[in-house]
Amino acid sequence: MAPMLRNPAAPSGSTRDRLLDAFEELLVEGGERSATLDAVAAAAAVSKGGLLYHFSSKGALIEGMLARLDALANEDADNIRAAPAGPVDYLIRTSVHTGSPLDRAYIAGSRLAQGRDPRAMQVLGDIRCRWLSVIEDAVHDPDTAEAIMLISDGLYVNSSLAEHELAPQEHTDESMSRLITLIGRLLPHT
Amino acid sequence: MAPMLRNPAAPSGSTRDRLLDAFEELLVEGGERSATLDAVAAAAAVSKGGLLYHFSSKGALIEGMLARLDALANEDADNIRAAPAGPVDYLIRTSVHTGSPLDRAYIAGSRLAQGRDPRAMQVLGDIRCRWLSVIEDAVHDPDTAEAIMLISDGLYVNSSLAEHELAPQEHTDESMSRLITLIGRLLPHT
DNA sequence: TCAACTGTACCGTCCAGCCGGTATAGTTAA
DNA sequence: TTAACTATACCGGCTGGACGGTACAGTTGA
Repeated sequence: MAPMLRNPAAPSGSTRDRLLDAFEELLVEGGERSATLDAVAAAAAVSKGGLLYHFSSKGALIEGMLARLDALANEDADNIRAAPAGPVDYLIRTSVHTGSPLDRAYIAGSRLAQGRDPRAMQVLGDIRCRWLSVIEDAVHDPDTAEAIMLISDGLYVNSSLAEHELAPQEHTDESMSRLITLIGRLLPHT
Repeated sequence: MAPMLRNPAAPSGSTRDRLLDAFEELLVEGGERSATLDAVAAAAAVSKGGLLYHFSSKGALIEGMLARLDALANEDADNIRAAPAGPVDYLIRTSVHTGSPLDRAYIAGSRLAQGRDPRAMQVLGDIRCRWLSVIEDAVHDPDTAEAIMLISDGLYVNSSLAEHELAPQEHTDESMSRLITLIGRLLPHT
């Protein structure tokens, strides 16, 4: 069979990025087990040899994915800080699955962490710390900041269930607004 | 080698229960990947053939584990309702990992759910619904109940990180009390 | 020429599930 | 009462498939 022609106008980022995208997608959709090297290569329309050309082992693939997640989370921390409606509003609203690149990367990282990968656990822990400190700066109270982070964490795990129609309520725009109002009561009276 | 003599006074629960315990333990400690049939059998001091005698497939083992989790969660819902310090206090304090049988079973179920097992996701979803409705009965406001459940969910995922010294703060008795006080502010003014 | 692949063929390991045995307690029937 | 049979509870070896990784020769566009 003739090898696929190289598309000069990169179809959707570099092959390397497509491989990382495919890896994340498989992790999100099918869990750790389904994200095999063969599956990743196939999903990225690359041969297995091609995958191993870019990432010499599965460990390297994981590290590449985690590095991209870390970079994305760093950008996001800046977005939270600069959000027009305030950091808390932004954090809560982006805690439900939005389909953003960060979102997908974060879920992918969680799958690895649940699979007890220490590198993934480390990165996820660091990201949470960063978010927490942004919220602490915004609300000026460590306990309140921690409670808000917990709600954010809760939303994350929950929207994973919701996507599969297993949670009773969907998190609509309106219910999110009510939640944010409720969180306002946690703030040391403004 | 002589087969192990049947112990009339069951040594530590039935072999069946020991297998389920071992399965949960492996799931909690090493994630889905490490909970192989061989590993489960070895951890329960049973041969693989012995395991397969009690649970004819890995699927049957999962279902057995999930059934026990469901039963444990049912008991717990009654405990929450009848807690002396109130349902909210009880729910929050038992949301950090306590090492109880329910706790272990719940984490084990989460591992399977993250591995995208639909049966596990279903059971976990049901349990959350049950808890939520208990809290709703206690606080008489769906939004507040949802927020409290989110904090509970957040504590759960977080204490998993904390166990591996990756989260900055440990959830001490004292910090839990402060959190519960904070949650008090969410209640429609008492 | 060279980087970026493709395709094919392996290798060792791991794992789920299968199967033929084995030991023992209990039941049946002559 | 005792031989024959059955059910329960297990043992451990085996098979086939998937997976991670290696090796390498060939192809293609810049």
